[in-house]
Amino acid sequence: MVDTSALQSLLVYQSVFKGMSKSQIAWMLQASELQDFKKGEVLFERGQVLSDLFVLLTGHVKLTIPANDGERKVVALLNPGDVFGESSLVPGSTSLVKAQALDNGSMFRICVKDLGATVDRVSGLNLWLLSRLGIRIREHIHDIESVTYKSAAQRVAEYVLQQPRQGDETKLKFHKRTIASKLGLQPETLSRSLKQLVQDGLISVKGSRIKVHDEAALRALVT
Amino acid sequence: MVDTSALQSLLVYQSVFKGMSKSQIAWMLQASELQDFKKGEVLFERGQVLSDLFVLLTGHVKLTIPANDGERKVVALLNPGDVFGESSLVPGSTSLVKAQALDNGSMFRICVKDLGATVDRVSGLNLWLLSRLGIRIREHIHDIESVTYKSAAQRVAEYVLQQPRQGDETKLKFHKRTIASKLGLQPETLSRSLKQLVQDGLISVKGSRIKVHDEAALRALVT
DNA sequence: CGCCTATTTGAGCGTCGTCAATCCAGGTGG
DNA sequence: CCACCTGGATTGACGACGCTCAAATAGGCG
Repeated sequence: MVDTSALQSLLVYQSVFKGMSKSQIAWMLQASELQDFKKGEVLFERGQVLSDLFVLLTGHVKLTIPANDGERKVVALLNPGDVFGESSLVPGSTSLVKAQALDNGSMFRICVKDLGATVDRVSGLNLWLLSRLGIRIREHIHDIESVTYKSAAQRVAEYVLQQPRQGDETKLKFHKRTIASKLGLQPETLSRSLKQLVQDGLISVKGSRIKVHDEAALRALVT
Repeated sequence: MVDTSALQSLLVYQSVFKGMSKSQIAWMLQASELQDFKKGEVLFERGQVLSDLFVLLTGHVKLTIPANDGERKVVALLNPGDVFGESSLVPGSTSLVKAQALDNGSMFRICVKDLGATVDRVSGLNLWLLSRLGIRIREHIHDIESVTYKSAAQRVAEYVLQQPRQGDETKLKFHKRTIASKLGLQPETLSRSLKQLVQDGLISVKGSRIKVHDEAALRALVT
């Protein structure tokens, strides 16, 4: 009988470490610490000195800039394969964001003190890490463009479009207030923007289920 | 007689590659291509496939999201030591930004195809690059927070504060329209915000010269 | 000295944020 | 399995901040 759990793990690893061979992944497993987390768990706080770099394996994590009361701004919503805790790479810095799990999930922790050695041992990790950080930078640049120069409805349309879809239907994976914050909007404004798109016949909304009726028009709107 | 040009170069390198030894820097010089650029020169365009990673040595570079006519948004204003062209690290991607020189200056070009080998040869380059990319991410996160949750006057005050000062005086290194765009403002709004700060007695402005009169009040304003 | 561009100033408007009340859904416990 | 209940979502009214358009002024470079 096959060990299904190990098999599943391998599939997860291969999709996360796209482009790395099985032996490279094996090295990776030896070189870093696997850690599970529970929904709602705080992985680190803003202002904290980080000693590890994180690689999300399963589940979702949000990076926020916290306010005294609640959260000021959702900076990123992370998916498996994303790298975070980059402040650990910058000597003398503290994290600008708080990281909190949105689901039960798991991640790698790579101790930065050992990173040089780890990278030497795991061929390809090197370029993989650089690539993932490049991706993070690109995402933030995109967000800056979006927040600065697109209207609320445009940002919402764009968000809807980039969600994975089955047929013409999408399910919002996060609370609307979380999505709103990620888009740089108030929850009220997100609500009104969605309503606008519904009235224009581009989508329909039922709770967290969204049907895309006119993808072309949505795309046109975003441009 | 000492070769002053070589001496100057060494100083530049040491301040850019902080933490790396002279021998490491020597390897770095062998491993990458040095390129000069002229003021106004376009280093790469938005949408371009990049094959090299860049390290700014001297001068300044702006990263912008271009519009059909002129520029839509200044995403970053780079100083010596900054790394850019990170899209080269992400296979199959094209640059989100256009890079243009604001001064005469120089930079390293590191061919990404050779990056694995280069990093193997230049010990420390590895962690140095990761650190610099971490810094880029942190800067973008800061900008996102700033644009989303701070008023025009606050952003301007913050910008003034973080400029290098001699005594109580600063010189704006870039055109005000460039700074405005970096701050996510229209030039008119920057002008009015500066005027506001002047009227409140916090600073005084003469062209591109700014005198800081009440640093404590400026800092309080930003918070 | 003169042109060209950057910056400033003014007036008016629109989008989105704020505050407050109501509606709804999903999770919990009986 | 259903009713409750709490927190999320929606809707409405209103105001402010910053954008847009337009014109005047200042400043830099030939």
